[in-house]
Amino acid sequence: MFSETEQAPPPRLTREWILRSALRLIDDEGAAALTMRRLAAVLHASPMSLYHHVPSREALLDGLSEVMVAELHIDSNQAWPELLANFMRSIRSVARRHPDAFRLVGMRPLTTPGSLPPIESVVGALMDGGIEPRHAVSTFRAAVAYARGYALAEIEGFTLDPQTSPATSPDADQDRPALPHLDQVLRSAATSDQEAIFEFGVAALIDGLHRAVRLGPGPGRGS
Amino acid sequence: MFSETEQAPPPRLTREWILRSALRLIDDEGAAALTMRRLAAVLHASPMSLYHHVPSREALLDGLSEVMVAELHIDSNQAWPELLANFMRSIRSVARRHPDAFRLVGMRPLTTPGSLPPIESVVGALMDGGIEPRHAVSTFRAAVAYARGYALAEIEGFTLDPQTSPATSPDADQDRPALPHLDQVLRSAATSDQEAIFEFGVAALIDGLHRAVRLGPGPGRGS
DNA sequence: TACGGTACTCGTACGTCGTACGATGTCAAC
DNA sequence: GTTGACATCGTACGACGTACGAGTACCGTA
Repeated sequence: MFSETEQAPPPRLTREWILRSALRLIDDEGAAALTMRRLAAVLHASPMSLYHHVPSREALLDGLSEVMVAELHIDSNQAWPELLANFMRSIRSVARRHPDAFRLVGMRPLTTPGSLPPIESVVGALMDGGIEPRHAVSTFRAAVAYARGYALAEIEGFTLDPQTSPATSPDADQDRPALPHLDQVLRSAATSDQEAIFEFGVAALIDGLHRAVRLGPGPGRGS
Repeated sequence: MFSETEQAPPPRLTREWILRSALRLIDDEGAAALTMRRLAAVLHASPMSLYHHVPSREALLDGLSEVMVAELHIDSNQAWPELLANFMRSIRSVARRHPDAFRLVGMRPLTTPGSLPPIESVVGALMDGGIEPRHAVSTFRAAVAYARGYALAEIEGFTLDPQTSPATSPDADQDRPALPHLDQVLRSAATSDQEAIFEFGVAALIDGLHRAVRLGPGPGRGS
């Protein structure tokens, strides 16, 4: 059929395809596995071939954030508070779907133009909902900040994780734990789940934002 | 005095000292400069000498987050809403002081026991303020999530940065910009500063949390 | 049919990274 | 003086990102 060195380039190397494969590679084998060589191997190509579609490894990572942004789900047919809440849930959802990639990429700017349309639609909804432009940026940023921060913390494993926290174990012989509040808090937190804690913050933030844009004087300290 | 290969080990190599130097190195020369070799050079030591105090480069990064946590400033003599607000400001402040390090380290778990006391004191303030234990975790996490997320976004440069945003430039010949809402929003946002936008979110979040812990039924969706 | 150019692929090689391994040096206790 | 623990270091290995230039396939034009 084929000579041993030959292989038709059936899924012809493509920026799009490279990015998708990179994401899959990370999902399957962890962040450390994302190497130009490993990635090339997965694609049955030479490492250097990738460089005709992606200028550098750094650019590849930027591209990764692009495809993750594309996975965000935004339903514009909602009042802005619910839309914003769903937007935050969507961010967390993407993070949980691609934890290692989110970590790699969650802390780098979204500079690619492809990431703007989703933002536009969210900000648009805010303004259509009657929020003034200057409040819209603040509101949007607050939502993204909370969602990103929470997702990152969740991925890493919370410091305050009832299951694994060292706060309950070390040197707390029996009574009089070294960190009494944490001890008590973690005991009670063990019964409530991650979902609920995330939603607690979502609700609180949206509630606060709702009141702020309704009566706030400026993007600064109200009152 | 000294043979040319000799050098007295005056600031004897120490985990503490290594971590401090690593942080300084990153602050001065960027994240890419943090190499076992470069770091060793700064310390006038051999790369391998570091490994007697730090098991690996990964562990060194974990240690870095430890020293950054130590820089958090917490004033316990305040009502919890103001304390929490100041805690968030402190997180952002550390991030701005060590942007590259925060980026490197901001997305990895705080698993070292040294990071617990600060948390204990914040959570303690929440509970002393009358917040129920299960609400305390949620409240704490929400605050950290927002502050971390905001600080990260700020470090990277916001996607929605009035100065540099591509939203106002590309293909928007003159009128009818491709992304009308963003265009409008960025124009007006140019007048408000970063400080104010951060504080807007802080105020909104704290306000929302305040109301949630006051009347919320559980850590979940409160009606 | 021939040809020139463009787009893509690849092999080789360089410098740098993290770090395993074992030798060397230093010093306190006996 | 001898011993042993501990800290330091020199060397070396494999893997990394990627610069460079040589191939190879394909296309429009003559």
